Amino acid sequence: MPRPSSARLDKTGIVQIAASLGVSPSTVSRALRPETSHLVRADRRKQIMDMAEKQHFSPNPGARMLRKGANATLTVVVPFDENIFFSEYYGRFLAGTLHAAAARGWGVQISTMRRSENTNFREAMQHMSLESSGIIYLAEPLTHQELEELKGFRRPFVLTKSTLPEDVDVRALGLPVLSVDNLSGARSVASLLLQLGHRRIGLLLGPEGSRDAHERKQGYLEMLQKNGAVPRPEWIYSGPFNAESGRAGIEKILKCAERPTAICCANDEIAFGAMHAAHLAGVRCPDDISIVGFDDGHWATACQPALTTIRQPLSDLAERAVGLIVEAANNPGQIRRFVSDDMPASMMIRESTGPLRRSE
Amino acid sequence: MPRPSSARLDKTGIVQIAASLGVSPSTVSRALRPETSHLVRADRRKQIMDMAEKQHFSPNPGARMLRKGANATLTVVVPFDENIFFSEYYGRFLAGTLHAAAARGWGVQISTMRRSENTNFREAMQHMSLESSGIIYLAEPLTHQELEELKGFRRPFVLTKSTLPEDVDVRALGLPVLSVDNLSGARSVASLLLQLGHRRIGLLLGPEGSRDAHERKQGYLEMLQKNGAVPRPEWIYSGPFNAESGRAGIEKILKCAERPTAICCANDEIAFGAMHAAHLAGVRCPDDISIVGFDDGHWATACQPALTTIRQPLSDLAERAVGLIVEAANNPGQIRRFVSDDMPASMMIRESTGPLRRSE
DNA sequence: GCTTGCATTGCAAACGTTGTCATTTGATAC
DNA sequence: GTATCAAATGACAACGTTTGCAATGCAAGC
Repeated sequence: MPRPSSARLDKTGIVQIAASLGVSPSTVSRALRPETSHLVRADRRKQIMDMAEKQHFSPNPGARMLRKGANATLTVVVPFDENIFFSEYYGRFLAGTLHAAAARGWGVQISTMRRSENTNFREAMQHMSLESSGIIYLAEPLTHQELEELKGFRRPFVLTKSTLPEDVDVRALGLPVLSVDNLSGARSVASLLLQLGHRRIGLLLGPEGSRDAHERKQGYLEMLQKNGAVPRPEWIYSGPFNAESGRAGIEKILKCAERPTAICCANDEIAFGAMHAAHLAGVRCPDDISIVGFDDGHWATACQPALTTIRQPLSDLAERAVGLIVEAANNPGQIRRFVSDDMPASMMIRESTGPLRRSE
Repeated sequence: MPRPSSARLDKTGIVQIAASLGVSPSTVSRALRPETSHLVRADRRKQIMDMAEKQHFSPNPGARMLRKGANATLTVVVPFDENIFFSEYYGRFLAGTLHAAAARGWGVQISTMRRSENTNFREAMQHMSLESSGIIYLAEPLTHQELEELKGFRRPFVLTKSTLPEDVDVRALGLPVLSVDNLSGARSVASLLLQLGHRRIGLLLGPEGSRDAHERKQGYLEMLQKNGAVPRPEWIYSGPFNAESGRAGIEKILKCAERPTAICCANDEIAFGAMHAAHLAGVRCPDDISIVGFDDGHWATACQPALTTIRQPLSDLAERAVGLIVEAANNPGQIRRFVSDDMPASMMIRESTGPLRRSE
């Protein structure tokens, strides 16, 4: 039996409720919204709410949004990765975003973006911004061409410096970029090792192509060079940001005739791997070797020994990103081509670093 | 709220663009949407797109939503917690949700929900569902009263069993509930220990009030009792789901005159804490004591020794949750009061369990 | 009885976009 | 030149809610 064309009785709107009670839609609308419900006589209000309940009414989000103007939602674009939430960076940044957005009454939408496919970047961004008022881009590194495309993008958005190619000058870029000061973070922790007396310092660096890895490397090298502690080439290892890379790196370094007495790692996971492999090899930390990480990951205090590392102000970063989006959304037209200062990272000195032993 | 009627000439809509080019809004709409842009002559399309670019046009999401019907977005409600993403449960579930939603062309919105305040639960849910087509509730445990309220809730939603009070019968509840089979997971891992010859088995249980903790406890006890291996009271410890709790628990247990030879933990973090404290106390795992966890957390394979544990099918769970929401959104009216079967968990046998030593 | 003021309700106009027509345009074939 | 047909465009009506304004009813004050 084809359904009678008149049907769709199940479509409950404010109008149906009004009709079934013999009142006007206006009254129903007023009764149902807390801000205006005082305008409706108490008994009628109850009547309406009961009927809404009975008819399983729920307001049409689109209509309300249209009527009220903007939607208080921003989109965070993250890489498509099974383990995305477990990374200190994304996990803490996202939590910060949720927090900051909630404080402003905003919602957060999380979208993944795969860059491998040959999808049009511009269109993908357009599509994402369609249902929200702004974008925080945290996904995979952008190409120069995509950055150019982004200059013409007219919805509020924010990048993090981590998504930029190494050779891009942030100040000259003219896009809203937020960042953590990798350079001085790396310098300060290298400086700590120097102060502890270490001169033979190895480096377990991150992957090629990562701007974060590059800047941390710069920071380490710069500080070491300035103090005449240039690491030997065989003390330097590059690999992905994971524990396995740390293991491989330290194993290679421990084979050297002359070993370093301290190691700077490009992030905590590398440091964990290194610490673990060193332990297995009978090399004690910090007695035989000092190790520093970067990120202050979730397990930095839980591991043995607790890791000396750099804490990135990710919740501040998130707070700022959300603030920029909300501001831009509230002042359309005058989009600020904002270039942020680096936000300072702080050193967390724990147990994995110690003074150089006298015998060395 | 009276909007600033004076200014806002810059309010670019499809209509303004049409006007400035002397074409009709329909044409602009068609030109701007990829699906229909082929209907517009190429040169005109370019003209329109350029103008849209120049005027910083971006489509009004509300209007589109209203016109098109539903919006393909679902909301995941999680507890308000700084470290939310680092928990294996939420991290993997959310990643699974993102994956499953993306596969269907849906977006995912993540909302936090604090239960401590005396906010009206119903209203909070209502508010959340306002901007999306369905809700997956993963936040803090619900009260009986809230469950009752939920029965009248007419937007698509799904709960997980973890959010229910211990004494609620899922089958009788009549709400869409998804769950992992804690019971048989716990049974299987207890059974493994028994097969390895262990009879003196301790329990490091989770917090009171957590349904997951309760069910795992049930599973452990049931299997042990059935095999005449009832644990002594002093071998049982309850605490929060974290490593500290595991440390405290094992320390208490190690003080007993007669020590157990194996320990079942309510989750991985507790197991980590226990393993760590045992190590510090000179008790070797698995030689002196076997330890099993629950969750197959991110570090279960990274720790030393690798942890024998139960892997929850969280991505399957997420996939199913998203599937139910999407289905419900596509078939409004016929909301299924769906009660899921438990989804089976699988045992991951690693290095933290070993056979009972002969001397024992 | 008439005004005044207040509480309550209805009317109708938006909000910006999209899809369904109907209409125009342009090209091709006769 | 006209008929034919497809492509391109325009006119217009929704979509469901909110809100300014007007209308009504009611009670109190004169």
